[in-house]
Amino acid sequence: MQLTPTMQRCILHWGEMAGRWGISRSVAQIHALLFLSPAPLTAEDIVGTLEIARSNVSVSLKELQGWDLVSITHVLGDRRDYFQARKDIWEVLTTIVDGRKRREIDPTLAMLRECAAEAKQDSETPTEVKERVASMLEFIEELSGWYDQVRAMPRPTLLKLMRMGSRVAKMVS
Amino acid sequence: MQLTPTMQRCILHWGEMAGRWGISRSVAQIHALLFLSPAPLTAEDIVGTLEIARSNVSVSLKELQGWDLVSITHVLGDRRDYFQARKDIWEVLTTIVDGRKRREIDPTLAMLRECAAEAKQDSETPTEVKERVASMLEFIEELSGWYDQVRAMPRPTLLKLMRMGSRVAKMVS
DNA sequence: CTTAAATTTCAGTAATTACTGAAATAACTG
DNA sequence: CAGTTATTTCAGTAATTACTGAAATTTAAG
Repeated sequence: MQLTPTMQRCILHWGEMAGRWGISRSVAQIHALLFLSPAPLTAEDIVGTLEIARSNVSVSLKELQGWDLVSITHVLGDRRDYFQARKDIWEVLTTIVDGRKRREIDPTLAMLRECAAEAKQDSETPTEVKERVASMLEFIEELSGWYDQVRAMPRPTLLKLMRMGSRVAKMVS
Repeated sequence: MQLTPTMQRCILHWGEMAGRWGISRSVAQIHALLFLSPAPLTAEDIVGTLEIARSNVSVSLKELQGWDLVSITHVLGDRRDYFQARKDIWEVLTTIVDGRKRREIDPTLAMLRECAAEAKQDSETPTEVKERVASMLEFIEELSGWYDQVRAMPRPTLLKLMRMGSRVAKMVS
């Protein structure tokens, strides 16, 4: 897997963005490489292309599989694992958002629910603070519920709605 | 500013989430504290409450101001700066998303545009890769444009639309 | 079952990022 | 303007996170 300058640029940029979103550079680079690659790659291919340690590739691939962004395939007569990334960009996005919702939003919601419950028999926390916790909880719950509904729509519907842009507002005005 | 257990829990949780989104713990904790706090706080108040170095508070506050999430106020007869966070949760969210779009999405779009242009007089990059770059560019541009339109809607409209959930789909079906 | 290839684990280390504290600067007061 | 308080800067260090390489494990072929 020889990288052309264009591919290299995409992969490096992806790696740089990773840090800003709390993702390790290797994971992001491997994901970018597999996303661009026309064919599935072996772990060794990745080592050769990105020049990172074999063990790092192994761990990063496991993480990408944990995110459900990468899967394993096999080639007849070859016992090595071949890795491929989801290619449908829309799916890539929803998969990532679903994952972050589950790993970060849901636990935060749980925490806020507990805090809100706790706040009821808690006389020391100022009323204003309690209200803010409550409104935060309500807000995230509402957004979360909205996301679940949108997520369940058939994609063509969603696409049409998206392409309407702000014209959907005519419905409610 | 004495923290009650409930407040402490919120602040600590916020700090823990921060790392996963590429934000430093101190910045997140300070933001959480100011968000919860009924009244504006001085830098020293924050030092006392969160037990972090004065200099760290200073730098973190600058960052939060850079994100437009925190602003300075003053108290008559007191020359210290008092800091307050945006309290409207909806605004907090849009401010953060706007910021991340500007800092991360826009540069990525620029990179993709350049790659797509570059790809035209580039014979070595495989056609499939070029297509993937192009489709990615198109996808992010579309999403980005959609966000701008939604962002420009009046908030009551947006709220109504949101509360309709998947019922908006009736428009296009 | 033995051997070899592929993969994973994990302790140690490197790289990065976050934080501190001392010193400098800025902003005000009398 | 000298003195005081508030704030910022930044070099050094601590803490965290990412990565490597050697060893162990798994998997399959002969």
